[in-house]
Formats: sequence, structure tokens, C-alpha cells
Amino acid sequence: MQAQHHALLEIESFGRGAVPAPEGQGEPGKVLPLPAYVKQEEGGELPASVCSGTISGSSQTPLSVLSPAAFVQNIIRKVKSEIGDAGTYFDQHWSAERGPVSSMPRPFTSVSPSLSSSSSSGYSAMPRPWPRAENGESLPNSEEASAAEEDQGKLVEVKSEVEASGSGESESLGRLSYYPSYVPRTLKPTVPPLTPEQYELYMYREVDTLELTRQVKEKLAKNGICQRIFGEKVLGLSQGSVSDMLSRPKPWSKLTQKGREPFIRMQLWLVDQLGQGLVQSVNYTLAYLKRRYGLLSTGSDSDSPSTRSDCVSPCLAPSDFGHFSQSKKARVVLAAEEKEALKKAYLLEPYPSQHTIELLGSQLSLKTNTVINWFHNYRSRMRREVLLEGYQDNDTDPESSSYGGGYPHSTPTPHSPDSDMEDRKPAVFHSRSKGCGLHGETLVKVKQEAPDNCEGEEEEEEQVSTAVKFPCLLKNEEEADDCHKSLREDGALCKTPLGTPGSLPEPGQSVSRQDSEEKLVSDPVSFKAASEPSRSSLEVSLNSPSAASSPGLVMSVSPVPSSSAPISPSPSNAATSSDPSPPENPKSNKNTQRRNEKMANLNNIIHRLERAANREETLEWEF
DNA sequence: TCTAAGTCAATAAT
DNA sequence: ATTATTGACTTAGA
Repeated sequence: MQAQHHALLEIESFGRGAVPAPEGQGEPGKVLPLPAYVKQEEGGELPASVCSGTISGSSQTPLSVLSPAAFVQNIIRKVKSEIGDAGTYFDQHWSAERGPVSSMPRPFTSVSPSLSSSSSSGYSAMPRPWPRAENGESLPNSEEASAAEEDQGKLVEVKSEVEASGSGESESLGRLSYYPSYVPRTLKPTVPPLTPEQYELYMYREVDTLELTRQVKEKLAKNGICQRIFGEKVLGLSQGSVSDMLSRPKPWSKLTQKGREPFIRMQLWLVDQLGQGLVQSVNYTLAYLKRRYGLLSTGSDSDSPSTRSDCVSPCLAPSDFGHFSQSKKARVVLAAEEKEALKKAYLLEPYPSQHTIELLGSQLSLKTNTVINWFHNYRSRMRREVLLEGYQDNDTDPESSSYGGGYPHSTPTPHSPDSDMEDRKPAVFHSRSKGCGLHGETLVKVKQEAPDNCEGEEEEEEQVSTAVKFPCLLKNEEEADDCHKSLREDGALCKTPLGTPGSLPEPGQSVSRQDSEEKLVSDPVSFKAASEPSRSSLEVSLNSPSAASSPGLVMSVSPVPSSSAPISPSPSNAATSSDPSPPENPKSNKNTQRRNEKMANLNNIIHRLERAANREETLEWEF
């Protein structure tokens, strides 16, 4: 219990103050065990010690003081806000916690290394606007999102103003202006910004995100803290984001500054725990609140979701919503067939032209925006997956052992993207036909071998070609490695064929790619660039086909052994594709399977593409 | 204007 | 109830 308690407190404290430690904790002396996630090379010092000291200094004090009370107040405010009183919270939160405006630290944006030097002075000026937008549209929530949200929103506003005007009083101004037209926005948790010191300390220090997330997960589990709370109080992110981040952390080097922030917060949180010094009272506050308001039903505190509606007085809600309530849009859920079709289209054209998008949209009866969003998301997720794979492999390979085996969680299969991939399976076929019913007709042909592809629906014309091409593929069987690569390259792949049309070629390419990660990443991009011009589609690519590229691709790919086996503790990588591993726990099996499928599909695809590109391309495509 | 990176938040899956 | 997935959006950069 205590631990949990403690943890919660910490969290709370975090939320309130960015930083963890109260002065006490800092003891530098306590050297934390070097956090495994921090790559040592850099500075010698550990973050922990540092941060505690520094950090605490800045925000801490105030925070600690307020926390309990503040917390309560927040809640109250929330209620109020729901009711209509939007304005207040903001003040309090910031003024109280942070003190005068000036105090707000917000290194973020600027964060450029330069500011590093800790001087706080600099940053005050630059507010880092939180990303969220301002008006969210919708949002229902006025409610609860309450306080936090508002806060945020207001903050944002203020900042912007400040930026614009630059004057100090901005705060008040901002508020004023803001409120009147207050528009509910998406909520955002209110975690204080990182202090410049924190920023400095952590932003440029290399971190092993995989290890870091592993530790965080471990701690969360140990303390019974759920993602929602952790996200809300510590990271300032929603549950889904937390889940995603913890299960599929991007390599530090691939993160933007903004993307690193949550990881920095995680580090601080971990450190704090280690260092312990938490803020105590918060807990009680929570308990009190719960009792009092019944809010936190679940346990958590104010959670947004649940609370929102509930807690808040029902009455209010309606009114508030008023305008925006409706805005809530129904979530679009793509049918499996639709996804399949889109995936196929993606394989053919990762960066579809407007025309293609429209075509897909009409064929699938989807809005073009939906199609566009799907492509954006898919590319993004595939890319991430690739990175992750590379990252894990690397990690794992070498060190994984150190960690003990690795990351259970993350390890293996990344889900989401995968999932997509999974779809690809053969099954598709059937569905396809029914699929949207769209067309279907012809396509069929493709053989099963390439199950996935077969689909074709959408791109009709393209389809054809596709079909043609695919036939070849399947066979790749061989190297497991390929599979891996394929995976990674997935994104890349596509490019080859298409994008590169002309350019591709070269062996050089292949070489470069080998590396895996980086390359991968880059590739896509390049790909994109290349393709763009041509965008139109397949045809284009076809033409140019200079055959060259493909071979390279392949080759490169294979070589890289990605290591595979990420997951499996065991053994061989080779297995990967085939992996086999059958056994063990269901879950793992499942993952494995997915993975295998995925790989297989990717391989196929790759091969096909390559071939198409290389060889006969023209002909085939023409078809 | 387009894309990548980040996130949110609804909803699916456990 | 918590976690995972994923469509939609926001922001930043080119």
C-alpha cells in the first residue's frame, strides 16, 4: 500500500509541480543508481542528482505548498468551470503554483541548447505554446476537462499573447480576452512545463527509451498506477498516448524535442521515486476528494473521462455543450475490407496522388479525408514500426540480455502497426470479394499466393497491374531475415517501386539501407520525395522502372539480419520468420504469429515490387 | 500545401 | 477496469 500511496503522491506532486523533488530529496548524495536508460557517455552526472536539486528549486517550493490545497481547489474549479465559470482556474493554477507569470518556466520551445545554461531568464519570454490547439472544436467538455484543460487552454492563450505583445501583464490580458470567447478545447492535463534546468539536463542526454519505458512500466505495475493517471499527472498525456509510448517507444535519436518531453518526465518521475522524496500530502487530498466528491470513481482522480460526465453536475452539462456539444463526431471505424483495400493501395502507392485518393475514397465509400488520414497514419505507424524494430533489435541484441531479457512487453511485436499488417493475411481474399463490393470483379485473379494483394479493389486499374506483379512473389520464402527486413522496409519498399522510378537504382542505395534504422527512416522520406513528383501512380513508377533499384533493395535487406528474435529470448534469430516458437504462452504465440505473417507478407510484397520494378516492369505494369 | 511527428479520444480488446 | 488500437487533428518545417 504504501508504495502505492507513495507513488500516487509522487504523481500528484508531479502534476502539480513539474518537478519532483522537494528540496529534501535532492540529496545529491544519493546517487542513484545510474539509470540504465541513460546513456552514459554524455555528461557524467546523473540526472537524478541534478534534477532534484535544480528542479526542486524552481518549482518545487510553491508546489509543495499548494498541492493539496491546490488540488482541491482545482476540483472545485472544475466544477465551477463546468458550471460556467471558466476563468478562474487558470489563475490559480498558475499563479499559485508557479507564481507570477514570470516564473513560469517554459523552456520548451526554445529549448534550444542554448538556453541551456540554465538561466531562467531567457525563457520566460518564450512561451512554449502547448500544442493543443486552441479551440478545439468540439469539445464537450467543458466540463471537466476542466480545469486542467482550461488551464491549459488559457495558458496557451496567454502565452500567445505574451508572445505577441510581450508584455508581462499578459496574463491578465490573456485571460480576459480568452474567456469571453471561451471555447472548450480539448483537454489536456496539466502538467507543468519542464524547467529550463530539467530541460537542459535531459533533453540532450541520450536515453535508452526502451529501458526507460520498461522501468516505468515496472514501477507503474508495482505501484498499481494505471496509465491514465500516470499520463494525466506525470506526462500530461492521455491514456492512449501513454500506452503507445510505453509499448512502442521511439528511439531517443528519432524523437523531436517535443517527443522527448514525456520521456524526460518519465525519467524525472523515476528519479523522484528513487530519490524519494515525495510530496506527501497529496494523497490525502485525493482520498478526501474522492470521498467528498465521489469523483474519482475509479480511482483515479479526476479523470477526465469518467468524471467528466458524471461528476460534473449533470445539469450543467447540457448547457455547456450547447454549442459545441454536437460537434462530437462519430468515430469512423473502417471495416476490415476497407483497411485491406487501403493497405493494398498503400503497397502500390504509399504516397497516393490526389486522384488515387479520390478514387479510393469513392470506391470504398470513404471520405477523402478519411483516406488521407489513413495514409498519414499508416505511413507514420509503419515508419515507427520499422524504427522500433531496428531499435529493439539493436538493443536487444547486444544488451538485451543485460536487461534481463528484455522487454517483455515491447519486445516483440508491436501491435498496432502490426495489426494492420496482420490484416493482410490471406483471409483477405474473401473479404475482398465482398469487400466493399465495390468492384471486385476482375481483380480477383491474383492469386492467392499473395493473398494480400489480391485485393485490389480500389485501384482498379492499378489493380491489374498489381495483380500481375504479385504473382511472382510469394516465394521468397527463404531467409527469415528478409522477413525482418521486409518489415522494416515496409515503408521503404514501397518506395522503391514506385517512387523511385527513375532514380532508384543504384546499388548504393542498397548499401545505405542496410543499416537499418536510420536508413529506413530516411528512406521513406526520400522515397517520398521521389515519388511525389510522379505521384500519379503506378504507372509512373512503372515506367521508369529502371530496373535497377530493386535488386539493391532486396539485397540490402536481406543482409541485415535484423535480429530478429526480438522477442524470444531464446534463440535464434533465424527463426524469425518462421519462428516458430510456437509454444509458449498464448500471447506470445499470437504475437509471433502475427509477426510471422507480417513478415511473410512483407517479403512477398517486397519481392514483388522489386521484381516489378526491375524486370519487366513495364510490361507487367502495363497489364 | 504536404508530410512527419505528436496527441487526443473513441472504442476494441483484454 | 485497464490497456491497446486507430481515425482525426494540431503543429512545425520545407
